[in-house]
Amino acid sequence: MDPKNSYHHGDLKNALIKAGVEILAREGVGGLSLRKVAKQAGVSHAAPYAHFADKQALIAAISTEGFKQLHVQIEAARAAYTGDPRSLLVETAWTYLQFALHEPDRFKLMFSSVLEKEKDYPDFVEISQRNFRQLVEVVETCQQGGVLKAGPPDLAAISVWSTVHGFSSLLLEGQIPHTALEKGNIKDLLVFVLQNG
Amino acid sequence: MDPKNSYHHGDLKNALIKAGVEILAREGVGGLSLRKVAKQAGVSHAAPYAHFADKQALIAAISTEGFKQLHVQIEAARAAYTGDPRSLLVETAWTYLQFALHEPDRFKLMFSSVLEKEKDYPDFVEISQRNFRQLVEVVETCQQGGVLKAGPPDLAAISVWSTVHGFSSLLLEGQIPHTALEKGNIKDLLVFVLQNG
DNA sequence: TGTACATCAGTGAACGCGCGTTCACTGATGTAC
DNA sequence: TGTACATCAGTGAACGCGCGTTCACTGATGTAC
Repeated sequence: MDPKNSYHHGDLKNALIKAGVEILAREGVGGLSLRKVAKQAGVSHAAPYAHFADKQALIAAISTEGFKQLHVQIEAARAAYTGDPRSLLVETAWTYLQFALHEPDRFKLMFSSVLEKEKDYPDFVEISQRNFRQLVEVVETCQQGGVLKAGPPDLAAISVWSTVHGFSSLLLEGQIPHTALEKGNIKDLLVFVLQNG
Repeated sequence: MDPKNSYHHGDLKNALIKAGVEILAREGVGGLSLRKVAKQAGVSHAAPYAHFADKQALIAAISTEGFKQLHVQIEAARAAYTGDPRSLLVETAWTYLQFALHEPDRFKLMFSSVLEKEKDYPDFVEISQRNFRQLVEVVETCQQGGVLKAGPPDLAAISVWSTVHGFSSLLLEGQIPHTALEKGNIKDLLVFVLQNG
């Protein structure tokens, strides 16, 4: 009954997503191919087509999964810091940055339009919107707590997101000069960036 | 004597860079291949090897060129707004954003570690550092003018850069909700994001 | 001014590779009776 | 409980493609004499 040894896999769809994440971690966005993913999942290279229409569909699933995980992680941060808006802001940002640092190439995949026709993947669109709403809620809490200026919450969210996303991206791409990185740890730098935008 | 018709091109190196920029604009980062670049430049597909060691070297040159252009454009903004630090900050950011919007895929190429071994391309490293120094100078001017908080200029520069780069990236990747974009023009949104980070 | 020759920037054929995708197939599973 | 059969998730061979890179070559250029 071991699914690994049976002809039918049992949960190949999720196994392929997981395999994709592993390939991304090991070989980066450029190394992500359907054939490698299939191999990593221990299955013939045509097998994915039983579960995904094409490569784009798998990419959409990998991204969607990533957004879900990020949502869960940020939700955890929200739960841990209710009533402390200052920490809530910092920890939300820190969660985002950690996600980027921990899975750099999935992060790039999620935000780098490797997925060409987002509109074709309603799950992807929905989870994207859900994550943005989550951020808006965090920002509203911070505004009410006096940690962020008052103003349209969606625009304030874009503002915070821009800063955190930009910092994460630049860090990932090795653009932040090492002279700056040597001045302290990354979280402190994030906090500085966040309050100084 | 028309270089286009002669066996020897005359300035193929620059023509290849230009062709690369055109391919990027037309087909994006994924469509950039040495063979297409050669074709676009009207030359056989092996010709580039007389001027570039490999594909990475051409990519490095295309990026380096982009950084140079961005530097020039920002320098122009600096010249136009000396003595007006508020406008200097906004216009520097706007110049950066316009560059990203005007040549989205070159922008991605420049900041997306498609270039794997930056260290091998001293010109690239140098121009990167020069652009960062330029930003630090702008930020210092803004600090002295009271437009940005006092503090270590390099860290303040990272802060501003993160915000502007993040906003540019999110916009390019289609991540900014259209509900926010409909509220006004992009430059106004940039200004908001900048003063609200 | 004319000629021999070295240099160098191009050409075009060829290489091996990994890719996405299709297709006829086969083995396992589950359901009807 | 046993059997026939439809369904479905896999297999493996095959397709055509574009890619980066190499190589022996050739045409143009410039320099020495």
